[in-house]
Order: sequence, then structure tokens, then C-alpha cells
Amino acid sequence: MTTPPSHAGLPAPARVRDRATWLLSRAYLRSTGLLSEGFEAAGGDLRGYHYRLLAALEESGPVSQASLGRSTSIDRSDVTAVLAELEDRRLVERTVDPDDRRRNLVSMTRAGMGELTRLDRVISGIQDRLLAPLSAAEQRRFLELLRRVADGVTPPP
Amino acid sequence: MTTPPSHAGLPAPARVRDRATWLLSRAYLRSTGLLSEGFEAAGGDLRGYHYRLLAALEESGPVSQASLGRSTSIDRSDVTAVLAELEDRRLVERTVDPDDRRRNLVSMTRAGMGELTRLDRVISGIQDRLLAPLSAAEQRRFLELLRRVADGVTPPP
DNA sequence: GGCCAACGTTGGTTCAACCAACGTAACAGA
DNA sequence: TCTGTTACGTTGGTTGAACCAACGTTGGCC
Repeated sequence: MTTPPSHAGLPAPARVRDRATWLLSRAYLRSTGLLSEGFEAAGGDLRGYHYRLLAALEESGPVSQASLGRSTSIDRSDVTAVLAELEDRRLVERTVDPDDRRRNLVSMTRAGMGELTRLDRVISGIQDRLLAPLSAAEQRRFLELLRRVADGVTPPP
Repeated sequence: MTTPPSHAGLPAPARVRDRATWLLSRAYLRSTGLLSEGFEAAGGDLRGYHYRLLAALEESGPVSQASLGRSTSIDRSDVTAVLAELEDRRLVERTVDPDDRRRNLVSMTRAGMGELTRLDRVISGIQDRLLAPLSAAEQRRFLELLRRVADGVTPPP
């Protein structure tokens, strides 16, 4: 098992303990811990990048790698590497776009769609576990506030 | 400048967009971006680990590296490396504990205290920038919810 | 026909967070 | 007192996510 050490135990230094950046890093750590647990339990040796690419691909239909990179905010060099892994596992296919031979047209296979569906369920379960400390109403509130912090758009006063 | 690319622009795939894990990773990305910006602007080539160690050290007074590692949740091997850098910059001192020669007693120098104070101000400013999208009341609410998510303690129903 | 931009690829880097193994030192039990 | 076990600091790795630079190929535009 790769359950994260969860070194929750002892209190952090006072200078650090209550800062948003610190709480955020701990929450993120917990989140990635749950995710990698989930990905591992799901088998298939996939990680976040794989899921994001499969999700984008399902939504867009066949597209170029560059476009996939833009819609997932994954660097195109990483897209290359991760797609190669997905192709090895027959979850996607890549063919040169006949209309523009610079482009690789990426499309999902039937197996890829199956894997995406499977991962979907796993990841949904993880959201529930992550947010379990909050009531349903608190979860909604939290997500709304978190979204604004993530977006970082400061409204004019 | 190392201002993060902030590739906020285009929307993530629908499967991903509204998940807590995704929002958390984006908020965390923004947070670390602001932090590294701040550390860079502060000069001195220090990063999060350095600050955490200095903060813990100031709070505890002279202690062993192992103890420092426990109170900051930093692996002891990383503590070793980062303390060596802090010592190079004369921000901390290390001496063998005469009462237990396995231990390195770490203490802060005057310069270290000064650096900590300086970084404190920088980091406080970053909290403000990070939470700027929220009103003061929302910030309090957000921090409370975030703390519970970070702690991950699921209360009995 | 030339020039520039886009694309995919290779091969790096960084930071935080880990783990394993080792020698030295202290300690606890027989 | 010896003996086994733990604690400590150190060295030297690995991982995942996010990056950047440079290159050859291809396409579009003037």
C-alpha cells in the first residue's frame, strides 16, 4: 500500500500553522495522496496527466496534441510523453493529420473510453473522501470560495 | 522575473473542471507561484523549506535536527541538506550536543533571526494577495473550511 | 521563393516529498 | 557487562507535476 504517511500528528510552527499557503499545501498533499492511492488501486499505472488527457480527448473528439495541451494546460513535451504511454496501452491512437502533416491526430480507443469511465468513478469517490470533513452545504461553500482563490481574479473594489 | 505563466485562460475539460482535487491543485499552483515569486524578490536564494526550518527553530530554541524534522514534517535527509545551506549563509549554527553526541544542536544566529523577520513580512503579504479574491469574512470562512479539509478528520455522524 | 509560425519531439531543470542504507552513539534487558 | 535495538545524521537515490530550450518538419503568407 502507498497510503501517505499522513504525518498529521504534531503541530507546525506558529509562524506557519495558520497561513493560507500552508493549509493549502497540506490540503493539496492530502488530495494528491488520495489520488495516487486511487490511481494505484485502479491499476493500469496511470496518473493525473493520463486522466486529464483522456478527459479532454473524450470531450473534444480527435484533436492534435498541441490542442490537447492547451485544453489541459499540460506542456506539449509532457503531452508527447504521456500520450506515448497511453498509446502503448492501446487507450489512444495517433495518426498524422492528412490535412496538416505537422499535426498528430489523437483519438480515443474503445478501451480508452472504458478506462476513462472506470477512472471517473474512482475519482468521484476521492472527491467524497477529500471533502468528507464538511457537510454538504459546507462543501458547496468551500468549492465556491476555493474556485475564486484558484482563479485569483481580484474584483475591483 | 519568474512570474508563473498563469495559464488561466481556457477552460479545463468538464470532467475535471469542478472537482475539488482540481481546484485544489490550481489554488496550490497559484499559491506556490506567489511564494516563489516572493522568495525570489526577497533574494537570499531561500525557499519554503528554509523558512519552515527557521520558523520552527525560532519557536523552539536550539534543538536537534531530528526534532526539527518532526516539528516541520520535513524528512531528516532534507533537513540535513537545507540546514547545510542555512549554515553556509550563517543563518544557523550546528554543534554536537555534548549530552548526546548523536545529536546536532541547531541554533539560529542573529542574521538568521533577521532573515526570518524579513521573510515573515514577505510571506504575510503573499497571504493577502492569495486571498484577495475573498472578502475578509469569506477569508475567515475559507480558512476554517480549508483547515478541516487539510486535517481530514471525519467526525462521526 | 522566403520567412515566420506552429507542431511534435528530445532532453534537460526545479521543488517538494519521499525511501533505503550506512556508521556512530546511546540505551535497555539479560 | 555484553548484546541487541533504537535514534541520529548523512549520502544518494526516486517520484510527480510543472516547467524551458532547441531542433527538424511542415504549413501559411506575403
